[in-house]
Amino acid sequence: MTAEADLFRTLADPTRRAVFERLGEGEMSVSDLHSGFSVSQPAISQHLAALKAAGLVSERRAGRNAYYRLRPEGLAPLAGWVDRYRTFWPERIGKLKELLKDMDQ
Amino acid sequence: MTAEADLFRTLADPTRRAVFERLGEGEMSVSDLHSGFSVSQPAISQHLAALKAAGLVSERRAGRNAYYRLRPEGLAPLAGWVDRYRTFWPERIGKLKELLKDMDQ
DNA sequence: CGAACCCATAAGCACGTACTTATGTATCGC
DNA sequence: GCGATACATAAGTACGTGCTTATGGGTTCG
Repeated sequence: MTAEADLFRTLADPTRRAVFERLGEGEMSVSDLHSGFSVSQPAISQHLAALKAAGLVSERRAGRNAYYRLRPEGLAPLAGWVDRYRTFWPERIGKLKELLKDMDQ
Repeated sequence: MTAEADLFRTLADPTRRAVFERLGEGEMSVSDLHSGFSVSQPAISQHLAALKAAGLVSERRAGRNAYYRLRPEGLAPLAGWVDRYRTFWPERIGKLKELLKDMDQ
């Protein structure tokens, strides 16, 4: 119920959403993640903490490094929310169907 | 590109998202919408203006009334963003497939 | 014509929050 | 062991924004 709320609030910030998107490339340490962003390292850590609290990211410690990994299943409540409105909206369904067909092969 | 950003920012506020969801019941005037919310009428108007600017809602004027209607296609960029991560995420695909099958009949 | 209603805009305020710098805690290399 | 590196937390600040009350423009009805 409040899961969508947390997800919307967490992903609303552009920088934090960019961090999430960047993790789509694969597991990454904080410093790896930090390079390429114009904000400070603590800012990155704070965004990662928020993403983790929202279930969008998982953490793995190894020595002095902390590796973060995408957790796409965390998007499920958000996806469910969007799907409720997708039924209004036939044209886009077709494209999704194509996507699913491709994935079946 | 910035379309998702606007959608995330617009839908991040719980009250505004509740207004959007309530419009799922069908076209409604501002005062109809206002009843049932604990915020003032100007607050509702401000949320509607934001939703309209994001393309999530359309307006129809009739005399002294303003009727607002859901525009689910406005969610397309957000849905597209979510879909990019849905591919990571096989179990949920199955349910979607069922939904599509039901809709084919 | 005037009063009541519908809705939007203006102005001001209060609060959340994303950032910064500063500091703390481990861990690695020499 | 010591300095350097990796990351997290603390504290403080600045800014966006969602709310309020006040007001204005426009429409309907008596």
